[in-house]
Amino acid sequence: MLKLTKRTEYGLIALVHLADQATLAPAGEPVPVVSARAIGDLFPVPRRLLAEALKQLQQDGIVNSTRGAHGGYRLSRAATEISLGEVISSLEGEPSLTSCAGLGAAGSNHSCEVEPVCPIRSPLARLRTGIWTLFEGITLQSLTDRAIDPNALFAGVAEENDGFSATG
Amino acid sequence: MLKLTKRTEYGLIALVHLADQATLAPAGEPVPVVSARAIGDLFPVPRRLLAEALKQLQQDGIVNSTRGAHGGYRLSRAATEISLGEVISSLEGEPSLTSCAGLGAAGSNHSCEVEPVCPIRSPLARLRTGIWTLFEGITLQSLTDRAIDPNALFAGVAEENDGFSATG
DNA sequence: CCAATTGGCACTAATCTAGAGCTAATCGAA
DNA sequence: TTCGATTAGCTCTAGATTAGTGCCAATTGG
Ligand code: SF4
Ligand code: SF4
Repeated sequence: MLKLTKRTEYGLIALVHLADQATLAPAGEPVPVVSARAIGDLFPVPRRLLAEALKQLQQDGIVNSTRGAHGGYRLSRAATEISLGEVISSLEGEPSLTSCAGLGAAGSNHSCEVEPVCPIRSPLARLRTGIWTLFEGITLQSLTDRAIDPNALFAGVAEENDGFSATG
Repeated sequence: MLKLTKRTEYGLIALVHLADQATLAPAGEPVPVVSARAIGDLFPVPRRLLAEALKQLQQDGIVNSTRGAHGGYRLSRAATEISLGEVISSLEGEPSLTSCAGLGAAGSNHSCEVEPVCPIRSPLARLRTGIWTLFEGITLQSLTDRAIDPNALFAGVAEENDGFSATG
């Protein structure tokens, strides 16, 4: 299943909203604080899961939280300094692509039996690294630019990835 | 969960093996036929799931099957003409990345409630298209070259994907 | 006929996700 | 101080998906 979890989507929605709010803020205040309730009022998402996603993002240093009345969340950095890879890694763990992803020398608890003779492990690990690098190059800021032309995000990728064999 | 299913992995293992066998074949015969049992003897994978994956690949025209004794499978095309995207699409359906992936105008059976106001739908759809294009540019042949240097597969992607905002 | 193989269907168990419930700790304001 | 709003932490249930097995029909070569 090459699909993001709902937790990740909710977290991304919240982050995009926070980024929007931060953009609107003047230079005086650090950034406005938005509560999970406020975000839940704007978007029809389960408030609880939204809060849970934000909590996770706080633990990983992507957002800062303020407790108590008038509390809420704000981005810990500028939207241009937060990568999509970081967010995904926080909300649903490192993307593995295979079951034998991160197990190098340390945790070989339940490694795949095929591993010693697996013919696809190495290529898929390469692919995983490539996707990961791709995600880390996408900033939260670029996600907020949702009205721009659809070709901007992947200008170079589509043409550059087949420089080895492909159909041509 | 950004992870491939076991079915996809088993299918890819089988395909890589078939591609290897096809490469070793002389020009006379079309391509050697390999049974699911033979592949299951080579790699410690559940023979049944392997067969199921191959069956699916047959239905989508990626492999040809021969029934009866001495039956088995062979690639329906050259390994350079089979894309990873095609294989993944066959074995675990179109990768969606979000729940609102393929539903355009037709099937709005259980569309996400957030959709009308979702701030991440458009950017994530772009990202999905990009990943999809990336997968379609990777051929089965390139997966069989598992001994080459790890930098070849993603030579251009890592450097080209941040030409819009990023950190620089 | 017989053995080997693909093809098709159904079923169970494990794993993961989505969501809700509850309580404590923190902070601002009345 | 008292109260309400909010984040933080934990457990629990139901649903969806995956992983794997079982069984039998159809096909093909010996
Ligand atoms: S070793 Fe091969 S079969 Fe096992 S998890 Fe890794 S890629 Fe998949
Ligand atoms: S509309 Fe937004 S929240 Fe709903 S599935 Fe699509 S991306 Fe996710």
